[in-house]
Amino acid sequence: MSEEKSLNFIEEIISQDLASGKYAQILTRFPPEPNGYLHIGHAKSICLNFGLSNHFGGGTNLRFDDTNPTTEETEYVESIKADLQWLGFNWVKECYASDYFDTLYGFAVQLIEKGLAYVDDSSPEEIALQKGTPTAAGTGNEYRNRSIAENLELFTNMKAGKYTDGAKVLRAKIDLANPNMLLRDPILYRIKKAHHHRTGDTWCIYPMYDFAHGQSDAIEQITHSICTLEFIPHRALYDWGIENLGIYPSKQYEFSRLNITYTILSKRKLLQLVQEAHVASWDDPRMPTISGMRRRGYTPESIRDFCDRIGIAKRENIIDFSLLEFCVREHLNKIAQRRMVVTDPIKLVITNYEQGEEILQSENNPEDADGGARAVPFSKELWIERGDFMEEPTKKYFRLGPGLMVRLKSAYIVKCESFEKDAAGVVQTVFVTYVPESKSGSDTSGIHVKGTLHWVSAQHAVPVVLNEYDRLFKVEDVDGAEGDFKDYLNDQSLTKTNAWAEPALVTDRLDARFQFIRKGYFYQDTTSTKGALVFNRTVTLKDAWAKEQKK
RNA sequence: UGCCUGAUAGUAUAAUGGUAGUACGACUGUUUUUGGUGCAGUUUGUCUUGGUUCGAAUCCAGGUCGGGCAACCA
Repeated sequence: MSEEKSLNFIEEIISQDLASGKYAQILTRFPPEPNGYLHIGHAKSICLNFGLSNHFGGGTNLRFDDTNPTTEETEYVESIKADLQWLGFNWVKECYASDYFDTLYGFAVQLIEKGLAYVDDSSPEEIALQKGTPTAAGTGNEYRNRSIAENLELFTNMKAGKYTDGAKVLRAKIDLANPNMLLRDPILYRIKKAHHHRTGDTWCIYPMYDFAHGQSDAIEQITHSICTLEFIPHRALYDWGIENLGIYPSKQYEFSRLNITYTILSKRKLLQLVQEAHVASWDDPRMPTISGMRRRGYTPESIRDFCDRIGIAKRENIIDFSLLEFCVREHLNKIAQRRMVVTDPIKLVITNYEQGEEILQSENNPEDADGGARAVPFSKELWIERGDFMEEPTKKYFRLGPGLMVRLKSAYIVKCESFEKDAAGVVQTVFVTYVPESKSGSDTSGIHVKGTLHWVSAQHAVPVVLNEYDRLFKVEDVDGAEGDFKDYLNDQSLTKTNAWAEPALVTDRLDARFQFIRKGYFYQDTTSTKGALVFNRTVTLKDAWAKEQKK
């Protein structure tokens, strides 16, 4: 524990609990429902729960909250486990709420026997009506007065499959007039004759969240059960269950969920993007899912760093997307291999370069002294970026233009002598002369230039495809915007570009992190092959020139 | 017109009755063979009205504004 770093309110509670001897060690849990892929919002919760037990000593269970068979699938279970491992966290136990179905059923019987639960034959509509409104008390019905014996028999029959879906529910008998709507005789069990991904057709009644979550926490003896703010009203029910069942007193604490500008973090909406093909898949690199971010090139370190920086509190928040970008740049800058790639090429001819070609050395990473260097072929004809030449340079333009000098990265200083246009008036070729004594590493020319350009040797260049991603949505606060969130999708969120790359990329490791100099950080896509290289742009570099131009 | 929550720079997050600090952003300057990186600096804040106190972001009372709650979802 670092002394300077202040504790968030949950860490504060835990240190007190530990100091007072209330617990010898803590046990937290991460409880996803396996009905979708994990996203960066889950990462916040994961880093919190696992971070807490790492920090204070204890453990974290992975528990699948699989009480609704109609939405849950094994595919999701597997993806969740893979994402968790990739993020770098190890759980103490892999648990499933469905493992506790027998126990939970027993709990329900106990409540019936205590006169605290009853079977209700009403329809969903009737129950909703009888619940009243926030300002008007609910009304009971005749089923509420059923005898314990009758409830026991009916509940047994529910389990035995004697009724159709929706015909009956088991309800807690609490208080129809409670100002907290959740305490107005909440439903504990419903009938669903659906196939469960783990228990198959063993059950046809399934517990509701409120009769599974706290109970599962208690069974596992979770000390601190941490969830998001919308569950605050559920806490009363959570405690009611523990008290009336006399089980382990886990405690629920709530923090505010993550929101990020220009993105959505709702499983329901993300599922919609996939189903309606606004994105290619759950792991589309534009998705804020862990798998999407992984494919795009985010590192686990950068995601953990992000979660660390955003903090834990109880107020609603919306984090700037730029903070996420900062975190990934910060990490990638330290580890990424530098390579040169030209996307929108024009030909550069060095008129006085007579030797034809040579092999130059270029550092792999200026941030890493041990990073080594690679061989880069240089020749008389190169590709450079169209944007690095200007026919009539504006002031403060440090690149190439008639009479201007620049350095070619890891090579020589060149001076623009002339240029050539095609019939349409588009510049095709720039002619330069080079300064032989200006070679990188042994420059004796004494010439200082302001600009350095990246380039690739035309005859050695390798074709690659770049997936350049932009934000998925056009507005900052997507959830807060009027109307359908899909109306705000950015139709420019993916640009596929053909580019010329230096040959080293062909022999580089598939999983290497790259910085294409002056362009951004890139990571090989899952569809990439040796013969057809495809790179995803993780994030651009900070571009002070682009900012200058906007002024 | 009920109940539950919350309110500190643009965005987050600290200060636990005693100097309002940190990060990201923005802006300056500087370094640099990436207009990248690094370094230095500047900028902007306690929702409001009262009260308690020598002293309030913090405690109390009222108000304002935001979020949540009436799924056989979690």
